[in-house]
Amino acid sequence: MTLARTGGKRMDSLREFQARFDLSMEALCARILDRHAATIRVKKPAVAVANLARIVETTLTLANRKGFHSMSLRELAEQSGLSMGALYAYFDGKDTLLMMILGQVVGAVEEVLGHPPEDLAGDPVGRLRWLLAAHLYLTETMHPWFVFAYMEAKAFSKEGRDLAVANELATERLFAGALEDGVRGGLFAVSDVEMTAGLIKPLLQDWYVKRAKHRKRGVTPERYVEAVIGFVESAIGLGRTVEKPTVGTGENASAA
Amino acid sequence: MTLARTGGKRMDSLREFQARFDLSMEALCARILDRHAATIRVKKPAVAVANLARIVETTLTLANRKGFHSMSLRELAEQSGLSMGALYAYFDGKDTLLMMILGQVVGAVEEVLGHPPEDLAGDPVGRLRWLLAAHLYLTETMHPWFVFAYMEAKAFSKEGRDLAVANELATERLFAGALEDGVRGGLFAVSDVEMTAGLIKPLLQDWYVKRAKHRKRGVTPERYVEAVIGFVESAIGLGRTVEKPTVGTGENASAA
DNA sequence: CCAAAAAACGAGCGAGCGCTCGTTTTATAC
DNA sequence: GTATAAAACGAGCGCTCGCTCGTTTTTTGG
Repeated sequence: MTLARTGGKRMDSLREFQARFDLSMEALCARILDRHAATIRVKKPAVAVANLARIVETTLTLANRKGFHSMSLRELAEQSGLSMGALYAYFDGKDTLLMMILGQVVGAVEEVLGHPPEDLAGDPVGRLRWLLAAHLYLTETMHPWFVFAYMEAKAFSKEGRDLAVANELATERLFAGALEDGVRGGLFAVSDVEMTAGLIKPLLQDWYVKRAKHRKRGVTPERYVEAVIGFVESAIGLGRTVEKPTVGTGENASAA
Repeated sequence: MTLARTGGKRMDSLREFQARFDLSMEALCARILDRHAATIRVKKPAVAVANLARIVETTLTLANRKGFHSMSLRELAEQSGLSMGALYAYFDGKDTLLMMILGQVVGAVEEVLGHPPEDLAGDPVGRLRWLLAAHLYLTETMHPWFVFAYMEAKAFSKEGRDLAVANELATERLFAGALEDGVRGGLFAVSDVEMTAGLIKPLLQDWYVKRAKHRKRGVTPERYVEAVIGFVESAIGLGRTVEKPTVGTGENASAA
């Protein structure tokens, strides 16, 4: 039961996804360092990345527990093991810290979802599945980052909010693109592509926004991916008899 | 095209919903006054309700713009036209103000969704449609209240969070109940009722969480209800040929 | 081993917070 | 018209916030 492919290799599980994309805290903080080299006053990259990791890790924990605004920098200093002054060698204000994290979330989305494997270019069913699975595994891997970006959105500056909205719409466009291709090829029965794409998004977001609930029910990422794929494909007319017969791709969904 | 019934009267539009349920600011604040009569020091109900309305209205506006914690009581006093001291005649602390609003949201959900029209008791399709429509019209009518409850959830006290979680699960149980009945009657093809109910919830929540996006696209509440009903019914095997033929109810969905 | 550079430290600052309470204003009753 | 109760007022309290900066500690290179 192949869910989606990425560059010739299958992506059937969270483990395979994580093997393909390095989304470790160190890798992500290294990119934050690149992006904000101008404001970070610490010279040695190894030191900077290590401390950024502690700062970001602690920030995500505290902010996701009580909200970014309610988290004080004194608390961040204490929990992260750094001093107030040391923190200000890594950012020039609380808002910058927030934008560092948001920027990396947006960057990861673009990097992962922006380039689906080329061999799925002519395969709308496979591409849709790949997008659903990749989105879910991405948010699972960077769970606290996405919860942070989602919940603190209203606290963003104008540029931050615009960035978040643009990113969300871009993701929806990817879904809509796969749907359009499928409709054109007679694979999907969708009357309003934009609306349908807009309904898919919250299904995926629910995984990380309400992850505690799903976990309590014993639902794994893999099972949730399958449920969403089954639900969506049923809704758009796949997985059962459709007016126009399926062509080419084979590999239909099984269950919801 | 009847979407849902409530006590013999149809509920095809937001207008009809609002005619059946009094969810005006005054009615809601009157119930808040009842609930918190012990802590509110203002004696005359007319005065108390009028000022509560100003307080709640302003709180929802400010909190939904910048977050409840970032909103100061001085700002609330200024914007609502009351003084700092006057505010404390209506609540004994900022947290109590938050719980007043949350409590009324939970109360409204129970009141509206808790008692579906009796003539839908034996009609899973109609009851599911009624639940979807009622949920959406409820959140549309009390939009800022629901955004507040959703976004400030993590700022709640333990009892507040437990209340919110219990409320969410109760709502999902209503969906699951209709789904179970439909599966038992051979109307729906659903392999995991609990999971499916869990996927319906975020579709409805997206309406109020991202309402600005939907509004910008020109989507009305009525159109969104229809889209969700169509999407869900397709996903659970209604609206097209199913293994077991539909019995009794008639009235199938039309489009997504 | 030691000076210079890099990094970390943490008390202290002004501002703004939630909240209080002595006072003033407004509504009510005879 | 005035005495009393009800409601509103808003300066001020103690506290914590984001942020700064003079100082101390650690790392580096010859």
